[in-house]
Amino acid sequence: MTTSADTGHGDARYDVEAIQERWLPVWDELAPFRSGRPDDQRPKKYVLDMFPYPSGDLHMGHAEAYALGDVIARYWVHRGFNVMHPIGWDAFGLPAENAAIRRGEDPVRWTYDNIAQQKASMRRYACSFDWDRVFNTCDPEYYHWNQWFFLQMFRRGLAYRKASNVNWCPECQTVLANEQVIAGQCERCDSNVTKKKLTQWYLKITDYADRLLDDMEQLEGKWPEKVLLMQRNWIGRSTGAEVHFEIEGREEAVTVYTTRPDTLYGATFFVVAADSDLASELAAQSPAQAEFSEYLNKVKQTSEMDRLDSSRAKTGVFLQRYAINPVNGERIPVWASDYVLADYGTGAIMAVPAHDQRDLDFARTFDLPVRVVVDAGEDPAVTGEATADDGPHVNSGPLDGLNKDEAIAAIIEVLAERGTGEEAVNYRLRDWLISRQRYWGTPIPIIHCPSCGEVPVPDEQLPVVLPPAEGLDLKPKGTSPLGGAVAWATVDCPQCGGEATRDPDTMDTFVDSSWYYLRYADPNNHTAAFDPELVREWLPVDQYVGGVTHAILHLLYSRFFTKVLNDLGLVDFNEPFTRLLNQGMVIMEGSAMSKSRGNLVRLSDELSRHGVDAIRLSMVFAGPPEDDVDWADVSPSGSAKFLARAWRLAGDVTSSPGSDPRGGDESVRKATHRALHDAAQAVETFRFNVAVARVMELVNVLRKAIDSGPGSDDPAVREGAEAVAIMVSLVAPYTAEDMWARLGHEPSVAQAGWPDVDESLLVEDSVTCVVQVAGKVKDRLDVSPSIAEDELRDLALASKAVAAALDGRAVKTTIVRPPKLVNVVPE
RNA sequence: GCCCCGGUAUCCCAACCGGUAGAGGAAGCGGUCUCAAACACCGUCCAGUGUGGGUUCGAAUCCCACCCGGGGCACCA
Repeated sequence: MTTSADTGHGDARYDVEAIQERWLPVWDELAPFRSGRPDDQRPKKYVLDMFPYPSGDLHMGHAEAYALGDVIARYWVHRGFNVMHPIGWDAFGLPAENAAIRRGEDPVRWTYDNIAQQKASMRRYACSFDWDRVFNTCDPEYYHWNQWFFLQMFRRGLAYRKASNVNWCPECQTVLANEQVIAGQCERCDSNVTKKKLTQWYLKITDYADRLLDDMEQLEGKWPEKVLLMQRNWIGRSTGAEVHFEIEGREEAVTVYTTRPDTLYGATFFVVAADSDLASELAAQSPAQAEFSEYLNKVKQTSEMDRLDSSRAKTGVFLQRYAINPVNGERIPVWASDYVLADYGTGAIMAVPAHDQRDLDFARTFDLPVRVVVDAGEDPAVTGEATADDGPHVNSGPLDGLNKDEAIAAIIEVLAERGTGEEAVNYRLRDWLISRQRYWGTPIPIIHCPSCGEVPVPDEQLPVVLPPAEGLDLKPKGTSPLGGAVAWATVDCPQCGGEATRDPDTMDTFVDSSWYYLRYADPNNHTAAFDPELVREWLPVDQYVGGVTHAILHLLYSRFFTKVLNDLGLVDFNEPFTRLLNQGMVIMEGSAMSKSRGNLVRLSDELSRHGVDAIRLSMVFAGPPEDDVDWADVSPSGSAKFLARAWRLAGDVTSSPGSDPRGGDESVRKATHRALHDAAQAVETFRFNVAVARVMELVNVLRKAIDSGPGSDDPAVREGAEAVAIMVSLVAPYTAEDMWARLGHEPSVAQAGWPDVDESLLVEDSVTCVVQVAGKVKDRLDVSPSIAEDELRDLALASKAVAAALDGRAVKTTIVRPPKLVNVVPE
C-alpha cells in the first residue's frame, strides 16, 4: 500500500484515502461544474465526452477517457468559461438483453443498476460533470424524441421500408447496418455475417452523401486527419458514367456504371451480379437456366468472409444471352458472377479485361477476349496485369489518340447525344439500415394497417413505450420479441380505426447517440426534443473527446442527423462537433486487455492501491493522448510520489495568503510564470503529458527554493505553490484541493482561475549562444536576448575556440541567428 | 496490394519556423538522513535520433528509397 507516505516534514502526511473522503461532500455541496445558472455571464464552452454504455462498472478505458476530457473541461473553467461538461448513458443495446436471457434479469433493472454503479464511480473518480443534465437513452422521455425524429424523416421520405439482401448476424439473430459489419463479421460478436432477404427500415443517409463529404472541409485541421480519411473512404464517392446496353430478347436496356467510360470500346463481355434479380430474369429464358440455378445456390452459401477474399478464383456462368455495345454495335456475351456486387451501381458491369484487373482475371479463367484500347506499352493478355495507366487510346474509333481525360469527356458527349448514357456519380455509402429484431431499443412508431398501410403513430400518442420484458420471449429467434406482446402490438389504426398492429422492430442504438449531444442543452424538456434557443446557445460541441473506434459509425450518423435537423430548421449549424480528440486505448503488455487473455487490469484495484489522483495522473502523463497507454509502462506509484511531493510544498509555505509576490525571488517567479505559460499552451494543443512535465519542473524548482534557496517564507514560493495547486487541479483534483486548503484558501481550487502570466517574467536575462564552426559546436557564449546581429558576430569571431577550430583558414561566411546561434563557415 | 501514422537513452516520452539532441518520468547506480530500513532529499550513468542516400552553412525535423511496428481500406467497376 502506498496510499500514505511519511513526508519527513512534521506529522503531516499525504493520506490519499482521507483526502478523498474530505473533499467529495464539499464538492457535492459546491457543485463547481454546474453550467445552467441563468445569470452566468461567462462565455460558453461545450466540452463533451462520448457517453458510456452501462455494461458493469467503469474500466481502465473509461478512466483514461474521462481523465483526458476532464483536463480540457477543467482548464476552460479556470480560463473563465461557463463550461458545459455533461454526462449520460447510452443505455439501450444488446448486453442488457443478453443478461436478461442468460440470468433472467430484467433489462430495465440491469441497466439502471449499472448506471447507478457507474455514476457512483464517476463521482469518486472526480469527473467534472454537470450532474444536473444527466439522462439515459432508455428513458421514455428520451426515446420519445427518437420516435419523433423518425416520423419527421418518414414524412419527408428519409425513413422508408424496402426489401433487400441485408446483413444478418446468425448469433445475434438480427440484421446489421453495413457499418456494423467488420471484415465480414459482426461488430459485436464476431460471427460470420450472412445475407438474408428481408423488408427493413432504412434512413436515407445517401441523400446526404455529398454534404457529408464536402462539409468535411470545415473539420480540416480540427478533427484527426485519420478520421476524415476513414469517412471519405467510407462514403466512397466516384465519378464516371452510366451506359445503357441493349440486351437481345429484352425490352428494356440494362444500365451499367463505370468510372472508365473511355474504355467502352474495350468491353468484350458483360457481367451481372449473380444474386441480382436481373441475373435470374436473364437466366430464366435461357438454356443456361439449370447451370445458373446451381451456381446461384453455391453463391448464396458462400459466407461474407470468403466472398471478401479477393485472391479467390473467379467463378461464373455464361447466361447464353448477348448485350449490344452502344458505341460500336458489338455483340458481347452476358455472364453472371459473384465478383459483381448486386447493390453497388446497377449490379451489372461492362467488362474491360485489358484495363481492369478483376475483369482480366475473369477473362483468363473463361478464355474471353482481351482488347487493348489504351496503349500503355504492355499487353495485359500476355502479362496478366491489367493496365490502368493513362495513355493514347487505340481501337476506339473517335477516341483514338486522345488521353484518358479527353476520352472520358468525348465519350460522355457521344453517349449523351445518342441517349445511350450520361455522366454519373456513385457512392460506396448505402442507406442506413435501422430496424433490429431485438427488445431493448426504441420501438419504431409505425402502425401497419391492412387497409391504410404504414401509418405513423400520431405525435400526441408518443412515446410508444416498450412493453415490460416480463413474459416475453427475448431469445434471439429472428423475429422481434415485441411481436409476442400481443396486447401491446394490437392497436386501432389511427386513420381508419380498424384493427392494426404495431411495427415490432426496434431502432439501431446508434439512432440514440446520433443526437444526444443536443439533448444535454435542454435535458428535461417534456414538450420537445430540445428548445432550439438553448441549442443555439450551447451548440455545436466545442470539443468532443472519444475513442477512434467510432470514427465511422457514430460520428458519421451524428453528422447525418445534424444535417437533417438543419434542414428541418431545428439547428442552425451543419457540423455537430467542431473539434475532435481521439484518445487511445489502455492496453496491457502490448495487447488489448481482456479476461480471456488474462491481462485484465481492474480499475477498482488500481484505484484502491494508488488513489484516484495517481491513476488519473498516470493516464494523462503516459504519453500523447491519442497514443495507446500500455499499463505495463506506466508507474502509478511514481505518480503518487509526485503528487505527495507537490502536496508537501503547500504545507511548507510559511508566508500568508495574499502576500504580494512582487519582491519575491525573481528566478522562482520566472519559473512559475514560465510553467503557467507553457502548461497552458500544452493543454490547448492536447500535449497534456508535456503540461504535466512543466508542473513537475516547477515543483522541483520550488522544492529547491524552500530547502536551499530563498526559503519557505518568500512570497514567490507561495505564488509558485499556488500555481502548482491550480495546474495540478486539472489532473489530480483531490490533491489540488487539499493543497489549496493548506495554502489557506477556501474551496474550490477548480474555480480559482488561471493566474495571469506576467510577460515580463518570460524574458530571460541572458541566453546561451552556440558558436559553430562548419556546423559543429565549438563554443558557447552568454549573451543578452536582445543582442544585435553585428555585435554577436564580432563576439563569436573573437572566440578563442573559434580561432582554434578555424586553424588559420579564412572565413567564407558567417550565419548569425541572434541570440541563439552563430555558424562560422570556413573556406 | 493501396493509403495513413510512428521508429530518439534500459523503458515511457520531450525538442516552436531546420539552429546546443533532453524537458519530465520510470528503472539503475551513488550519497545524505537512520542503529538499520522505509520514506524523504541530493547527485549520477545512459542515445546522436530505424537503415542508406540527397538538399543545406547546419537535418531527429525537409526530399527519395528501403526495413520494422501500428492502423485504415480492400472484388465498389
